[in-house]
Amino acid sequence: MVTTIRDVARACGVSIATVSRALAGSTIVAAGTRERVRQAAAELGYQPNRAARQLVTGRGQSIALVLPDLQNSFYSSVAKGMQRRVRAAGLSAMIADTDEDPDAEREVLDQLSAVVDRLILASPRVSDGDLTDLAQRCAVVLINRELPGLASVVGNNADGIRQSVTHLLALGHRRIGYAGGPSTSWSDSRRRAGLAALALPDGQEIVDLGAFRASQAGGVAAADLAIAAGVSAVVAFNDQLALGVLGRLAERGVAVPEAMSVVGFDDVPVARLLAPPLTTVAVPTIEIGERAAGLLIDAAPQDSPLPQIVLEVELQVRRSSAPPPG
Amino acid sequence: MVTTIRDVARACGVSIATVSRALAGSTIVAAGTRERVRQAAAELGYQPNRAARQLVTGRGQSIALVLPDLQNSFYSSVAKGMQRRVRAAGLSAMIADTDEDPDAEREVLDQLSAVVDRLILASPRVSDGDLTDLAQRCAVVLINRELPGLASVVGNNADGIRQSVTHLLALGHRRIGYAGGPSTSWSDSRRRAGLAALALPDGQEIVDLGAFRASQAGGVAAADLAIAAGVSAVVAFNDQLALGVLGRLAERGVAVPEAMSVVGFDDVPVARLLAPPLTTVAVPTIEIGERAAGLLIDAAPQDSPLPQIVLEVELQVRRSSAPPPG
DNA sequence: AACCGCTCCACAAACGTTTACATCCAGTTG
DNA sequence: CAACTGGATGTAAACGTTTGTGGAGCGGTT
Repeated sequence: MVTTIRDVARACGVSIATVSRALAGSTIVAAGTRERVRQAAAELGYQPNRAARQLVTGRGQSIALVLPDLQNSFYSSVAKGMQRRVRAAGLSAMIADTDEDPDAEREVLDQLSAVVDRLILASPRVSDGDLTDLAQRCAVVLINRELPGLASVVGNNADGIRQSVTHLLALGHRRIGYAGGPSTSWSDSRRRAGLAALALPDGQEIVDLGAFRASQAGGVAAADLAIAAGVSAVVAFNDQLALGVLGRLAERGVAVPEAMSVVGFDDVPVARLLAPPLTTVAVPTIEIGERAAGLLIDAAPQDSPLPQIVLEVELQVRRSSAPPPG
Repeated sequence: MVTTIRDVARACGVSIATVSRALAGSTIVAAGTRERVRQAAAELGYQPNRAARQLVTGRGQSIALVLPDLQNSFYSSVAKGMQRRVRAAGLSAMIADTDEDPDAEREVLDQLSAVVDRLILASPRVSDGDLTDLAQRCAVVLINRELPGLASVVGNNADGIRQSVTHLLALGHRRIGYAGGPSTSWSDSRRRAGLAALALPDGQEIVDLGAFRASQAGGVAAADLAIAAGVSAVVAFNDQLALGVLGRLAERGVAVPEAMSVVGFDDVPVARLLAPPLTTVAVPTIEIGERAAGLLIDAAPQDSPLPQIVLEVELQVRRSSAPPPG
């Protein structure tokens, strides 16, 4: 039999109410009693029953993270940071993978919002409307997306793109291709906005290679388009895409970085292991997860402005970028 | 206000007990009533409160997975499979990352075993004793470890090693180095056992390069030892280690596969993206996660023999292995 | 001596379910 | 016709906690 609050109460001759309050650290119970109760609880190995607690408080003991793909190391890092922070707060972390499928995401959201009252959504695919609906029922924090009225944590997309392009321009590139992510991606739209905001000197231009799935397969298509467009450098929406670009360029005999420079985004762990190591924008993924969880744990007072956190990113120059040929 | 079982009961003029039974599909309630209740519940958007249910049934609604590192794609794949299966069963998946730290693992286990009654442990570091203790309190399934009396799901380690070595021998290698994993690793001990069981023809030998942390850093050390030992091929404990070996060999100007062959284990997604693509043993990671969860969901009758599932693995020959020089 | 105010604690209600047991009614049997 | 049977439903207890309300004890003031 597992020890309940009643056992603790009996053990130190007080009522269960006192035990509850003592363990909660309420100052209303005398310091001596509090200590005595703590002692007894520790000795008996008492663990409060979460279900019972949740039933009465209404507040859940877990925070859920919904992400499109655990195999993508961007998201697994976010998950790592998130669960670390959540666990440190004595709560439990739930994680759901939607397999990049918007329908699956809907379903997961329905299911999860009934179980959990605090949700972190990484790169949600659902509509703004569904999102605000959801926020009625749960506390929600968005990752990689911003929406007025909702808390969010994102990397500084525009600045990351600016760093990439500036780097390439400095190397002497004049025609740079942008291999975009899915058109539904909020991050992609921000990165495009960043591109548009850049004041390019005369004779230098950014070529839009199109929108691609953020996968290696997408990168293959992008690489061919880059060659056809005659650019000397490609800025990819993210590292996954860049990986595909790199692979395809190798296949087609285009030397990187001699004939073509490639820059990614995210700095997934593999990026530095590739041949050549990938120049890419480092995003503090673990910190994103931690901050998102933090927002839900240190529950802000109701009417305070919802935090929209933007974390700074930093270009990691490696060997996949170099001056253009000639 | 969220709709409770009482609302449903009122809506169709029955008692809450009937609603509970109807929704559970109990045949004791008349088919007509059952349908009427279902209808009403659906219309009202009724979602049973899990905390309340858990409180009375004692059975938890979630299954937890404990793993050493979410950033390692072996584990994130296992997590993917696990949570997929768990969610399909209408339960929720919790995931905890121990950062490869045995102390953290202990702590996590303590914490989690109080919250959850079904646990999946991937590559647990804790002692056999602690593990059997834990199994008293929770249903436990082990991944990458076997223990008499506990359910487990593992890849066929010995056979994977056999495939690797056979492949290298067939290519003509005569001195092959084994870069082992941590000595506390159950998988490593199985792989070593697999090595020992191999009947090597005369003039061919396996050199034990030692035990290394399953990280890139470990691989660096292993690579230097391999060169010193004069082997023409290295079989690494896993892909992480192989990555380090590959990197270090490149640094030291040893051409792979011309001067040295390298074989990994796990077939993480990056393996095929490396230069050269890594020959490695493919382990069905997602399936491992699914099967482990399945064992806990399709709860076997108490006294049936505990399943110890061994999944087959398959060598993927890529470009990092080739005939030895000369 | 009566009263007040304070601190510390106990009592009991509530949270939303599941489930053992009681009840009721209609139909069947002796 | 009374007693019984058994299927369908209702009643109420229990799960382990949190928390509002009230009361005991006590030192100090009038």
